[in-house]
Amino acid sequence: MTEASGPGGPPSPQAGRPAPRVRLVDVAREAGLSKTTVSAALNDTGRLSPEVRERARETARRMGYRPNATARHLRAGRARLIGYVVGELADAPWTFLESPYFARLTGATAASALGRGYAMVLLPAGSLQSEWAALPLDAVVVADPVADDRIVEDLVAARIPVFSDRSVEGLPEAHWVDVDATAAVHRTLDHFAAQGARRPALVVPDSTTRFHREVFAAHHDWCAAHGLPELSVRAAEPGNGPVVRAVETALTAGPERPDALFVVAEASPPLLLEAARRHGYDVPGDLLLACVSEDETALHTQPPVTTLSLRPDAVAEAGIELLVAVLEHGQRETGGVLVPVRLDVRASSVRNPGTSGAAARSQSPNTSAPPT
Amino acid sequence: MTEASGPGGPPSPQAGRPAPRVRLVDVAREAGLSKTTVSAALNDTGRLSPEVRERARETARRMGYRPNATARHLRAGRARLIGYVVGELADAPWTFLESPYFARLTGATAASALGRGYAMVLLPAGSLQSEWAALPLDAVVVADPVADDRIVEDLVAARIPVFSDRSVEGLPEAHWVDVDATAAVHRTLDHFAAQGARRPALVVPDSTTRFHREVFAAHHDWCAAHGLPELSVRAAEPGNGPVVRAVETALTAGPERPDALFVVAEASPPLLLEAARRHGYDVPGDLLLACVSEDETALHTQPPVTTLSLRPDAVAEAGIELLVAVLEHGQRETGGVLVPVRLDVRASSVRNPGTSGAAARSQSPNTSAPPT
DNA sequence: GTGAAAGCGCTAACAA
DNA sequence: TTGTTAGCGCTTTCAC
Repeated sequence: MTEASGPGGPPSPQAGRPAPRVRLVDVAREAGLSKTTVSAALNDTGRLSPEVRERARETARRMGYRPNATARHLRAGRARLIGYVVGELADAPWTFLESPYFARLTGATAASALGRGYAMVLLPAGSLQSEWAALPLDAVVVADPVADDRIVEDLVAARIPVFSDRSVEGLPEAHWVDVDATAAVHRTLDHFAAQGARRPALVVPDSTTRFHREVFAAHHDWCAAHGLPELSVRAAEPGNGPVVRAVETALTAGPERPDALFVVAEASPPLLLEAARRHGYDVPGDLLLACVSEDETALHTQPPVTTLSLRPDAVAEAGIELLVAVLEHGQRETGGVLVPVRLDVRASSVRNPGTSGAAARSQSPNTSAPPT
Repeated sequence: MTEASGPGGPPSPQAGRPAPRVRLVDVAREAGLSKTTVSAALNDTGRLSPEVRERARETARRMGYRPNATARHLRAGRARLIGYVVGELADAPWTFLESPYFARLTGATAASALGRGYAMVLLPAGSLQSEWAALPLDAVVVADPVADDRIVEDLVAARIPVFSDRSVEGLPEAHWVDVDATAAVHRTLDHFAAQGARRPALVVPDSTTRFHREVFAAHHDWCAAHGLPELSVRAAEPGNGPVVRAVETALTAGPERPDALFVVAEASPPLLLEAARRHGYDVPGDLLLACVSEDETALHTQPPVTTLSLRPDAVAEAGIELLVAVLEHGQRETGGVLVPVRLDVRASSVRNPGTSGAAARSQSPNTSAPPT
């Protein structure tokens, strides 16, 4: 129990019924002041004598006064509430949280928002007008919209500012933050090549997300530029089942076996390792393995798995910063923000087992091993 | 683009600046009616002639009118907004989303709430007064509070209704929904015993969550009642690293090796399997394995891992139902709700490999294999 | 069947 | 330095 419920608390503390909430006017009357004065005292505005200010505050505290946020918001013209929705996975509207990437992006967005004074409400993937129409949203963050996403269209039509990835570039009241997918692919494939891989394969879900389309294109370009065969398999959907099946196809389908595998999908790293072994591969002996993942299980396998982090925390941070700039300072001219990825090289993609430590990490400048 | 931005839309559609929002009074003026009438028409209340009702609606639609939710909420006296916070893992306030259990609980709570017209805002684990004080919360859901949780105390002091687990029983304005932890432990250990296990070991995090304490106590009781040794190891924290280490301790520490292992912590099933193998166990030959998990990777390992589901969806559903009953119908007398668990028996805990299918599943009445 | 007016709780002009 | 008053946008008696 805290002070608020102590003696001198709200009227009739032990009354059984709802007990009406203390309003500003109640505090004012009790303190023998006006609403204005009490309001100014609590908000630290206006010119008040120290004694009066203190008296007002003390009375408010004693009475357990808590300002009515809704009334403040009505007055202020905005509710400091933002929506968060993902475009992908609309057929199972809440599964996105089970993906380590979206889990982190979601948490980091909520955290950044709260840090700037905005609350974040969770909306189902692919959500409909009817699900958010009644909410006083100041803006909506749309993570990974699919091509021609209805959510984005509806938000624009409702004139609610949208914060999303680069696919919304050019739309009115839409702003973007994106990850550098091309750099992600190139860096990983360069790393494979540096380790001597000649037949790197790619597994990517068959989605219309900007990220996945860019990955696919970047892979194509890289293979062409390096004169290497373009080995890729598209998983029917994200999710462990389909991705593992796609991996198995990639590992067994061709006439020659691949010597490196880059999985650009949220699949459990231990599961990928197990799948490779099931098909007779030694990692990293026969197959270099890397995957795009925020899943910390990658650290706990034998060998640990190389991952490419999409930096959800940085993306969220940049997105909320942009949001606040737009909402509060009316910023309009923004080219958007591009966040760099991070390759964490681990033993699963390093040929020479003897140098898996410091030597392997020097592979990339912004590579680092998380401090477990 | 939808109709709202078509011809006849809001005033000056292509004006570069903010463009003030259409209010009820604007619609009323445009339609030559009063605010009252338009409001009644849009909310389907009052006695209006069909023509007038239609005219009001049509005008509103044409002008792209969207009611101001904040004003409605102020009028209504509540914001239809609930908070969601977890008590555990307060030292890393957002990691809870990375646990499949909390990810599902969170999503399911948001979904149920939205279905009943409430938006859910995400709060950091162990959050402070200052983080939610400015939000117009009608209630807060506190998942798995730790013993004497500050959040619960603060909410009670602020007189915000709390919905949590059974540990809040008896507090004013607090209501509970819980999972039957004792049944969970007993059912799993009974299953092990039926498979011939004589030395089942338990791994559980060292937390003060009601669930974990109840699990520990239930294990103690069960072992005593069955005259079997009480083998248990407490992981320093939840999370894959500490739990895997605790598992390794459980598998190697004693003079005799355990013949079954029940992991009551969110660890990745493939990782558990790998750990067991690393220490020379064949699963299920030498060791029956089961874990409390909502992680679908359990289905994709060889052998698939037996899991005990804490039914986060059912818990969320029951919790929101209770919340709505309390908030909207003033329900006060409630004993709380106890949700049953579900044991999904799979090959990892079945001795006879030949009967891993139907025979194994008949082990428990409400067991079922998810329809992947 | 329709409209005028009060008021939800707060903040900020403007007066005193 | 402090108080009076208007008004944010909406719903809802209560007259007409």
